[in-house]
Amino acid sequence: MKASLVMIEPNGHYCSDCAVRDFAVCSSLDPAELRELEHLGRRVHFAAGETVFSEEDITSSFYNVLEGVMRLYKLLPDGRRQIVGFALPGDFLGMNVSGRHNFSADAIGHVTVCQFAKTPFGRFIEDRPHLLRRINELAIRELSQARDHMVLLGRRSADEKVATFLLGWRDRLCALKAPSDTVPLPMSRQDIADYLGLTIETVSRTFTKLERHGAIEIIHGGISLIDSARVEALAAA
Amino acid sequence: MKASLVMIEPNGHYCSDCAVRDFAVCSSLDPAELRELEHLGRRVHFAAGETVFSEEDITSSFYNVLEGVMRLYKLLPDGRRQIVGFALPGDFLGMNVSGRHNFSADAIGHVTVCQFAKTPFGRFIEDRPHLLRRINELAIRELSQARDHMVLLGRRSADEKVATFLLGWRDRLCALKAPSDTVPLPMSRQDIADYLGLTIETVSRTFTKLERHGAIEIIHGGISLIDSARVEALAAA
DNA sequence: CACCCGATTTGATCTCGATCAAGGACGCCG
DNA sequence: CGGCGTCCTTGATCGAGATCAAATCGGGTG
Repeated sequence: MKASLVMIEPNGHYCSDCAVRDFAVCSSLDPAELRELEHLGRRVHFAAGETVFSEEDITSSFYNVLEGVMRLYKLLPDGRRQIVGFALPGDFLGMNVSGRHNFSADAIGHVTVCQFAKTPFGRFIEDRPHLLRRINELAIRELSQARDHMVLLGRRSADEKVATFLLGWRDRLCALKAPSDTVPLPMSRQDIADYLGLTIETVSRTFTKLERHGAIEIIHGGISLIDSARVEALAAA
Repeated sequence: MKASLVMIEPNGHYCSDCAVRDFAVCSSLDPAELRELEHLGRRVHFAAGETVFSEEDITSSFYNVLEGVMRLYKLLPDGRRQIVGFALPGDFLGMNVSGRHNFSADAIGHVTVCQFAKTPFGRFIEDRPHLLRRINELAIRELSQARDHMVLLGRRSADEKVATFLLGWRDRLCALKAPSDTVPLPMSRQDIADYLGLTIETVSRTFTKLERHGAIEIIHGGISLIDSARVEALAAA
């Protein structure tokens, strides 16, 4: 929550040994460009719960998530919250058209980002259409995910929402590291509820129900998919 | 519904007198480029209810909406439908990353589009970064709208949903033609329900309630905003 | 004009998920 | 090791919106 906790590493990290290079925007760059980009970005750390940027803030940077998980959300004036997505390593944040962020972003647990000041990065893109194409590709992919999520929010039951979330989350994690039926859930039940358009009680009850039916096991900091076929059937419904 | 009703005009329309030129992707092009683009696009007409493309279809074209309104939607296997947006003149459709459309698009009433075959249009973009930048801008704007809609679907009451929809729709129409408190609603109640994550009955009841409270008047083919402040208050809540 | 058919409105009832209200469980710190 | 705060679970009840059902509207057609 406190910006004072933010740490900036003063020097020396190399894009060439960046863990997310192949997923991120940077995958479109050649070695010479990567070396140039190195001078524009700096690694910044955020502690659990800190806010990286807030909705309506003037955009001053782009962010490449390197480590950790972030929640991206919007608030209504009365405090109701909708989480519009979770950001994982490789995700690129800060694109917008109005000059202001259109959602807020908090660290869930410890987070490292590669931060690029807006203007120099904008200039860097300027004459590199392949990077622009890559950014466009990421935007279009997110748009597609956003539409899938609209279907979930508007037309699916609580059971379907939870099952779909668990499988989708597992699949995103699989893309980053070794596939496993043990699914860590770093976010709180409240976060899951706000992502799925439910209350915390409904999420909790649905987890318990899935466990009673032998579909999952609730473990510390996550769940274990015992009968993924059953969960998939629920999600498909 | 029947593709046989599709009409293709064999020749001669000029980008330079296109009504949507200033809103659409084309706004980024200079006169010479517009003349080149003219050869790539053809105007195609669709009658009310016809499908322009379906989810999972292989993308063969991009579309620039010239006239009319389209509903963009996704279906669940059991037939539940979520409308993910309405397309109006100036909107650009067909962007995707998988080579397949990720939603379906129907004409609501008569629709005219400017259709570009994927490959030649892709080649045209290739060495025109300003056009790519424009397309990216449109994608990012849509992404922002998609997130707003997630908040509506996940966290707003039926009254708020309907009020927000009416104001948002009015504002989109205002951007295209003369502002007015008479808001045409070319889509059916079912379409509105599927856009807002409600049932047709709830939409109908909410309209009636707004009318009884003197906020709107239900007229043929649309509504009239009698007390827009009251509607705004509902939407803000 | 009388009839028909789909779209919309209205009414009655039901249900899923929200809300209200306790209890646990677990980690942290003195 | 005990107290405390936070997060999660569980139980009881409520209510917004869904569902089921029927009436009404309005445009098109013979």
